[in-house]
Amino acid sequence: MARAYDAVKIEQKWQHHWLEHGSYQVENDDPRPSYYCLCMYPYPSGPAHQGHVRNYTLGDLVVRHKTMQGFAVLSPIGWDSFGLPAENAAIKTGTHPRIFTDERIAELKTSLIGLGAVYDWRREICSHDPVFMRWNQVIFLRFLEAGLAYRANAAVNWCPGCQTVLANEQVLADGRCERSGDLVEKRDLEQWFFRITSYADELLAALDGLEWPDRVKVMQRNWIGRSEGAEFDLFVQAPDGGRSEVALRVFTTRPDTSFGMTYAVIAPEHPFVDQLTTENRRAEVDELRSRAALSTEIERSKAADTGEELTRRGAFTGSYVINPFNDQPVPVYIADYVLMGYGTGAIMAVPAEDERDFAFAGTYGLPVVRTVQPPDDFEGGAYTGEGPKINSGFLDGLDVATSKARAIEFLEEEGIGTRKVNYRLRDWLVSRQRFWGCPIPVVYCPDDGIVGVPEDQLPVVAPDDVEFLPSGQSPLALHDGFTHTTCPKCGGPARRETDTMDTFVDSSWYFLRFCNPWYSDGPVDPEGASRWMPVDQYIGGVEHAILHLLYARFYQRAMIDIGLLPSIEREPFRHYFAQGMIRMDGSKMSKSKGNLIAPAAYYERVGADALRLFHLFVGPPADDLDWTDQTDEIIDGCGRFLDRLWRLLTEEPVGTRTGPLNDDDVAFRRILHKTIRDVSQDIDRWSFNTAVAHCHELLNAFLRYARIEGGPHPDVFTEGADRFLLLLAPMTPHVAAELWERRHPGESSVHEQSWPSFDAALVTEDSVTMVVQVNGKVRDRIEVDPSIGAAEAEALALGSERVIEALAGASPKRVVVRPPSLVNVVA
RNA sequence: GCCCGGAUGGCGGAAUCGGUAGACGCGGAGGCCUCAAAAGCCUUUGCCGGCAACGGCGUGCGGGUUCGAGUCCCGCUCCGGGCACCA
Repeated sequence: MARAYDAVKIEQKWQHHWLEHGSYQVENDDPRPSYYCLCMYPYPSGPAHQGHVRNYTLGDLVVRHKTMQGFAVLSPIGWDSFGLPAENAAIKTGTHPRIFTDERIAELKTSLIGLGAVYDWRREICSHDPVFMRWNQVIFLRFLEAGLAYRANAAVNWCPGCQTVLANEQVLADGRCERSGDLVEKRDLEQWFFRITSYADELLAALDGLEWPDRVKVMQRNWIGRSEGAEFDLFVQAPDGGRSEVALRVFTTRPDTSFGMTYAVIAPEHPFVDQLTTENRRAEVDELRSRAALSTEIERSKAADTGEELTRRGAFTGSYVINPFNDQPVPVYIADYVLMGYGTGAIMAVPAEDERDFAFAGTYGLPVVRTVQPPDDFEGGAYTGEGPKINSGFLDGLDVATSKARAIEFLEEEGIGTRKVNYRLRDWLVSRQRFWGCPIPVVYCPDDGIVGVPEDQLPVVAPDDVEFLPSGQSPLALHDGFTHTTCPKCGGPARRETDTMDTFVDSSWYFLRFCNPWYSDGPVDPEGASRWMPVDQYIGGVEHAILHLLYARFYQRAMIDIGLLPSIEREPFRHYFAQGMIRMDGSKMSKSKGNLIAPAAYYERVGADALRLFHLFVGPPADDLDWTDQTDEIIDGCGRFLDRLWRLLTEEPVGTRTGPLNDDDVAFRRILHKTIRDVSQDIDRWSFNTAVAHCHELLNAFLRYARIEGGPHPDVFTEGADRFLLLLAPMTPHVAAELWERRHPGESSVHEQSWPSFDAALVTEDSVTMVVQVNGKVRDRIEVDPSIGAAEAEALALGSERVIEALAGASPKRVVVRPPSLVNVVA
């Protein structure tokens, strides 16, 4: 597209200017009030795509706007530079992940600079920087000391072909390994965990006070999944029919339904399985147990996709437990629908009031005893609604809530149970069997067990002389020089941990490091954190709404509680804005989908300003955006807007009139000041598309004004031009800076000016359109004084010829008057 | 299945508190300029009827509340997202 000005040239000029002048560098002792604006640091996957453009355009607008409003704005950026794609590339091409990653960072950095986004580049950090790794490892060791990091068995994804553990995202939807195609199994392996569940309650409760999108808060609430109920013992029946010493602990949210328990279920992995299984049942139980280990995950995901009812499989163990509420024995099953990872891994089954239990009971011919009276018209199996208790002894006749409380009282009196809250949230599994991540800094000593690497020996860095083989094994585990080490405690031979940390660990505190990336006495400078935290505005894709944001919230609290942070606010992100995703042909724009639209071609064709303007203008930033055939035409339209602005300010005569302002001058000034008001409001409420629309209206009015008879008044033209450029400075920074410089040679740049204010006297209307309706239909519009009274408005409306005509002789029954905007005559 | 969003012209979208539906842009149509084209400029553009003035219809569907509903309430349909055996 032919432009009115050389966009490439002026954009490069200003990008160099901002870099060379360190324009958005900010010192920690800056006297201005602080504002921390942060876009989620990107995974460096190569040149930017439109998702990046959108994200960093929003952040840049905020940074420039807040700076003009007089804040010291912290605008840092870095790179989430550990991760699987670099390692896969290494296996494919033999290039070391660091080389691959550094190249990708350079490409992405070029894209962002080309967008005109400004940062304090001195603060740039990346996850794979040894300094960052060192502090990452220090935090891990402090977590270990504090009991927040621990090692435990976990059921993990195991690929028999690759002979390794896979991360969830490496398991395809059909339950196969993404690399080898083998069916993934569940295996119990020792893994590292962070004790995020200790903070479950606080992480849940504190959501209420956050200024985040509601849907994100809802997602986090559901993810944490608090449920209240009771935990109690079911004693195993002794051979004589009475209670034995052994008890099965179960969790339920419906203790009120206990009288309806007709069997109990334990998970296939439950430690009591062997002990409860009688000899005649062992073959069947063992078969179910091995089958569950192999295939439940696959079948679950398959059932989830097709919406099919899951087949719940189980086997009777041969044992019975005694229901403490009615002393009746019920059979104990093992079944794949009970999960070891939740509650106690064992349940009382009440088919009448639980759909899963009902389905299972149907399959295995187990009885159903209702304890809640369903309504007469109820058809179906399990009834989970309200109703009076029946068949429930001392609970009969009570409602559900009351009988829950009574049932728990009973359990507590008997000393066999207690009120209990459970969470869906699990502890955070942080081990990854990968090379390209931050090594977990521990060694295993035959004598001293798990020993942390002393802090003066950190960081533990992966060796370079490794081979990337498509074996699926982490190269670290195959590197003798790395794995063979000495115990820091006893000096004897020891084995080094070869697992690395989940990359979500890096992103859980990088924003704290930005506060002072030069700090050398710890991971986070207490003064820097106190100065800048919490992040005032966090911006990023909603795909990180659960994990990243939850982990960061946990990290901030954990670091405060163990003294790695001063007692700053416990929430790291005060406001979070979730930008919508960019879709193409119905699917998300991403490298893996191969549907990336790189911005570089647009920088050359229409310029970064036009592309930025497009992203701001095309719709609300929270909404998804479809990249279609029409998109390029809209981008060209944004270029045309800038061309017309350029011509206006460089080619139109500014006028030669002197003396007082005439009506045209005043009318234009009114529009100008209203635009300043509207754009300011729109930016504050993140309605950038309407802010741009108001700029369009201003330009249309300005062009008309510039061409009026007698020409514009030079003072008004100047006022209009300067204020217009101030409004555009955060949105289209290059062209605003260039035009400003041409108008103000030798003076400070547009971005160093204050955000413009408007003249309140000019934005008050001297007349408004009053709508006159008859029976709710618009029949007339009358220009009136804004301060018009109700009586006058009514008289004007009833006097309207159009109203008289519409009434056709009928007399008004009622007149609704809402001066000055509306009168509705009801006939 | 459960939980959250959303649905407005040919298209992206606007309408901030229940009060002029369609701002602004894209696309289309017509015109000016030009030998011609591109660019630019001007006019027009929700649908139906009418030469026009104007009238009727219109915010996914069906009801309701209200003087008045895109906006609030009830019941659906479709699309998108999250979770998914969590007892």
